[in-house]
Amino acid sequence: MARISVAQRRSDFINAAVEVIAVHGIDGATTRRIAEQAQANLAMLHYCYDSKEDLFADVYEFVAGRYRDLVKSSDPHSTLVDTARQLLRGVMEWYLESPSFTAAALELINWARRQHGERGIAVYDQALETVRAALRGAASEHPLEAETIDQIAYVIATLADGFALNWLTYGDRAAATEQMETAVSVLESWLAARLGTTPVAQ
Amino acid sequence: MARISVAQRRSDFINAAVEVIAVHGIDGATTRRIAEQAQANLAMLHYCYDSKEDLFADVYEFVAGRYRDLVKSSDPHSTLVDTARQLLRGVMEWYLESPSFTAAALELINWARRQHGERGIAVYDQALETVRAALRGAASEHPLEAETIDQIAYVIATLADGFALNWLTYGDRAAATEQMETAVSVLESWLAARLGTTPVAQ
DNA sequence: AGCCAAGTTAGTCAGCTGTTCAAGACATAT
DNA sequence: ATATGTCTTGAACAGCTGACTAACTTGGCT
Repeated sequence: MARISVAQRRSDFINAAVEVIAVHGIDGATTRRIAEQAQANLAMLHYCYDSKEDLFADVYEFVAGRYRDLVKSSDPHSTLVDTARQLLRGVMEWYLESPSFTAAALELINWARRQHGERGIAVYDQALETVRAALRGAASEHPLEAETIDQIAYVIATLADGFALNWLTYGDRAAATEQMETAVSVLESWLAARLGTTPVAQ
Repeated sequence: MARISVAQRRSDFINAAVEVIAVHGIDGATTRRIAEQAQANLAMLHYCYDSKEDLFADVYEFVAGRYRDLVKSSDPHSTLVDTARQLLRGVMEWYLESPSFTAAALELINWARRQHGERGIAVYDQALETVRAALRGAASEHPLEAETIDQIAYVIATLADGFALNWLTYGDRAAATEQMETAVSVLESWLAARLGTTPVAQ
């Protein structure tokens, strides 16, 4: 019987919760299912967390942090267009890599809308704001209007969300990979038209 | 006490179910809540439907039918680009008009993915196929490759889905109205690039 | 009047929920 | 060896909510 530290167990529970939420939804994410997924005893969950709500608070933070890391890891690129493309591609590649995370994030957003709670909206909002910040950084030499930044962030989010929905619904990795390229080309065409620069020949 | 025909009651229950699903999610759509929303007695629901599942079957059909009507009502337009634009705009305008329907549809798709049931995926799939059919019709004089049709349908769906997610999350009608225009312009830019500069084969 | 569709009341009963507790097992320090 | 603090567990608790139903009353048509 391997003894595991509380810290490690907490982390296990968070990952297990993401997995369970992805499969059973927020309402279906019961303490029993999460414990089973984490290969831990049910009582263990309440040994590590005072309540289910405490665990979920950590789950929200985990998801939000993942988005932050994602945007940060797409280093500053030379041009605004490069940055935008890299942001969109980065998110979609991460979605492709981790369907469970994607599903859980979608589930959280949907749940947030229903509950009118600020928490889940915060996940969506923080992610969007981080994207805006990255775009502002890339355009710092030729500052753009706030409205333009908002629009670009919105288009990136829209294409990423739409991609996620389709990929999760069909679960077809090959199709999703092609759709990723389509989404990128959509962003590029629009940016070229919107910003008035000639597009790079494909 | 006004007596209402079973047929009318069934219709009431379907509409009530859509409303309840939008607010409480699929799991939260209990018979009690649906009956209350329909201003009917709980036992009445089981008088009109043998089971909750039977009611939900009608709800799926209702949602799928709504999408069919939506695509059909966007009359055939002269050009492919016109048709595509009209399809996207039609869906988004309907989303804007009926948030409950939008939320319920999203909820259904999410639920379908979790349950691996064919039913909910069918909603998404049927909608996409109807879009493809409309596009094929518009391009009948200069037939396009199936792959191109698929791509256009995918982009329309992606933009519509992303729009829906954002609009429901923030609930900001003014912002959503502007984002609708942005989405249309994104589609237009991409179509121009995709159809204008691309030969028959890529 | 007779008849049936529409509507109601007041449940049944099963299943699952978050949470707790007392007790045991392990590793380390004294 | 004994004590200590950390992990681990099976079994329960108490309560709620779910879908569904039997038996009854009411309304309206012929």
